[in-house]
Order: sequence, then C-alpha cells, then structure tokens
Amino acid sequence: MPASAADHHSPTVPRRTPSRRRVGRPPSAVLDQGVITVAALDLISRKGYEGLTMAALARFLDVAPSALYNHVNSKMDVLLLLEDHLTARVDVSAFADRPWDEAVYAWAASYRDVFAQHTPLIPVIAVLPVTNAPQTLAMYEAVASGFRHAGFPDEKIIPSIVALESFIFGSAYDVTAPADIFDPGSMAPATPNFTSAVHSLKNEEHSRPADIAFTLGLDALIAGLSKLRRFS
Amino acid sequence: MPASAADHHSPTVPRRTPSRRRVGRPPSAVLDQGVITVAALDLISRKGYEGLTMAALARFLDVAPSALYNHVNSKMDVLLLLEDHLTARVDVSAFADRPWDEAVYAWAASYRDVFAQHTPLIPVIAVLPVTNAPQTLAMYEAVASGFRHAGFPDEKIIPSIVALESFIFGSAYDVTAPADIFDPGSMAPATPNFTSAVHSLKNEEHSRPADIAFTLGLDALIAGLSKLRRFS
DNA sequence: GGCACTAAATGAATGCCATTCATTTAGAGT
DNA sequence: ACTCTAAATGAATGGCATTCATTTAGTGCC
Repeated sequence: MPASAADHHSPTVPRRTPSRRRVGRPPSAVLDQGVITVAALDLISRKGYEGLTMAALARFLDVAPSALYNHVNSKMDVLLLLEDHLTARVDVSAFADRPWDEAVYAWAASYRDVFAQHTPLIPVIAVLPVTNAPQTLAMYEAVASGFRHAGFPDEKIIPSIVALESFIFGSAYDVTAPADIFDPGSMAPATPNFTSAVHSLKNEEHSRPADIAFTLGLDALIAGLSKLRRFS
Repeated sequence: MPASAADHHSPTVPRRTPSRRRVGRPPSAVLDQGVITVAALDLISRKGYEGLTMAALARFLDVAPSALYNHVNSKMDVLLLLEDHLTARVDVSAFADRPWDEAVYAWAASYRDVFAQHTPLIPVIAVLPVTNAPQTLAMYEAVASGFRHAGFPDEKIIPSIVALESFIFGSAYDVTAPADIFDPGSMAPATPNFTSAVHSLKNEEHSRPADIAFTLGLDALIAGLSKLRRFS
C-alpha cells in the first residue's frame, strides 16, 4: 500500500496514549459485556462507586465512552451486570450438605458480606426483575431447593426468602455505617434511655456492632422461620 | 426616592414569572430550612425523587438555585432534612401503652410504611450519624425506652433495634418491587424448585407479597428478640 | 467473489446537574 | 451613622450520561 498524500507521520511512531485506535470497527472486538463487567469491578475496587462513571470506565478500557453503548443500553445495565456477577460469589454450597438452619446461616452471612462491599447495588437488586440474571436465578434455585428439602411448604418458601433477604440487605448497609453513628451529641440529656443503651456498648469486645446485630437478628429469623416446616 | 435615570420601566408592571425578585437581600427572608424541607417533600410527591433537583427545588420556591446554598451546604443536606422530617411521622405511641411485642409490631409497620415511599433516603439514613437529627433521636429514645421497660438489658437494646431496622429498611424496598420481580422467564426449566415456589404464590389472596414476607419476618424477629428480656 | 448488511469503533455535541463566585441589597449590632 | 453579615441574583464551571453522524471491518448471501 503506497503512502497516501495525508500520511505525513512516520508510521513507526504510535499516537500518544489518548485515542491509540483509529476510527472504525477494529479487526477484533475490544469490548463485550464480560470485559465491561470485570473492568467495572476493578474500577470500583480502586476508586469506589463514586469513580464508576461511563467516562472512567471507557478510559479504563482504553475506549471512547460511546463505544460502551454498543454493549449496554445504559449505566443501569452495567450495574445489573455487576449484580449478577457478584451474586455468583454468594456461597450456597451449605444447602447441599448441611442442616437447613446451618445452611441458611452460612448463605445469609456470605450474601451480606458480598453486598456490604457493594451497597450501591442494593437499590438496584431489590427492585429489579430477576429475568436474564442467570447467576441470581441459580442462587435462588439453590436456596429454594434447600428450603423445600427442609420441609417448607411451597407457598412459604418465597416469603421466607424475601424476609431473609430484606434483613440481609439492611444488614449490609449496617456494615458500612460509621462507628459513631449513634452518638447523640448535644441531645444526650434529652434521650437518657437511648444514650445509656449506646454507652453500654462501648466495651463490647471482639465483634463489630454490626456483627452483633446481624447474628442476633439472623438467629431470631431462623428460629422463627423454622416453625413453618412440615417436620423439623 | 426619585426615579433613577436607569428606571425606564413603568413601576406598576411586574416582571414575567421568571425572576420576579430583584437582586440583593430581600426585605424579609424567603428561605429557611423548614420551607426548603416542605418544598422538597411537595416536589417529591408530584415528581418523585427523579424530579428532586436543586434547580427544580429552586424553581418551585421561586428562587435562584444558588440561593438554596445559603441554607444548606449540599443536596445531601436536603436529604438529611427530609429524613429527619419524615422520621417524625413514624408512630412510636404504642410503646407508651401497649405490651412490648405489640408496640414493636406497630412501630416497625409504621416505620416501613413511611420509608417505603422514600426508599432513596434509605442509603442516607443507614449510614449517617444521628447527631443533629432531633426527630430521629426522639424516635430512638422512645423505642429504647420501650425496650428497657420491657426488661431488655442495656447492651442488647441497640443491637436489637439495629436488627429490626435492618429488616425494616430491606422490607421498605420490597414494597416498591414490581409484581413480576421473581419471574424466571426463559430460565424456568433450569430452576424447578424456585419456579414451583413462585407459582404457588399466584393465588394468595388479600395481602401483597411484600406484606406476607414482612409479617412473617417481623413475627420471627419479635419472638426471637423477646427471649433476650430479663422477664417476659 | 463481489455486495449488501450489520457490528463496533471514534469523536463531536447535547442537555442536565450540583455547585461556586462575584455582586447587590437589606437588616442588625455597636 | 457605620460596619458587618445575611440573603438574594445571575453568570459560569466542570462533570455526567447519553446520542448521533461517521468510519471501518467482518459476515452471510447469491
């Protein structure tokens, strides 16, 4: 191919980092939903959800922002991809070989831990249909199967899971709360019962406050739900 | 005061709706945190949280957007004002004259109902210190007092409330979820246990699915937490 | 083996959004 | 009366998600 009249750069000198790729479809695809998902995850782990912008994601992938829209319809789509990807990390294995109450405990703890790192996804998960979220469906199938084998009647399974999930999502927020969230400040004199209860926590050892509340609530829920089983 | 040379408009003709107020401090203050709060609430009830922008809020109050910043430091401040305002709507009255378990039930149901209409505030509440949120502190004081009188040891009060709150916030999201949220779609054959559990809900009468799960979980929590009391 | 179609990139533009700043005016305190 | 500060305007800023025209490359069809 002879050099065109417009070819006034030496061909061996690459462009400076911004826009190294020339216009038009590249020989092999740079993007797909998979690479977008892991890039988003990587970006979040470095900069947090504040740093997850379409522009930053594009920069991270060395691509123009508009290129992302060939693979997702919106930023919400990216969040959905993340949600499904992360749900695969939730450990449901205990439903296969442990008693129901132990399995629920392990699943719930794992579920909370995964999404405590990703609370901005919670509003998305809680409201969005599960259709076309294969990993999420796989988790529900494993959990539903565990409940059924533990003797839950069909019509109690979904409500029980929903109740547990509600508690799990709320508890995930809790993990990220600052330690002094309950400091009554100058209002302390007006709130003696509350203030006294807060102060009594000061010398709790080992566990974070969020863990104490999580264990307390989860134990109560498991005990209560267990009564719905046909046999125990 | 004689008409200045620049006064070339008839004084009786008011300006068209945009910018009816002239530059400079008005004779009496137009804004304060109270009017901003109720305006925000009004705006939300008309347009939802998507419609709550600083510009829209300013337009609603017939004020320049920058004027808001004389009274709040950021949009987050507006959300905090909303949160405290709404917390005052949560009904804690049952703690004064009903048995503990009934009071918890009434409080939790009321709390969930208030914030089911305002789920965008949940991430804010769950993470933000309670200092200088007087209504919120008042609610906690009423609840803590109810727990103490019911025989809870001091160090169990806050964890119990936190566990309940986690469940309540999660359940508030649940209220807003679409009815078909659990439709497995084309994945149904791969998820038989889950799909069967979902179908068994089809002919549940009376209650919304969210209410069934809420009642189920709340009853379990109340029963479980009740065991922490010194006497019952 | 050419040809139309479609997929996947760029880069420029759009409109919205929260926030800031210089400026103006009015009241409050000394 | 004078100064200080509070509370408004209006113009500007920078970041954001998203859209569109354009360019190029592979794919399926006759």
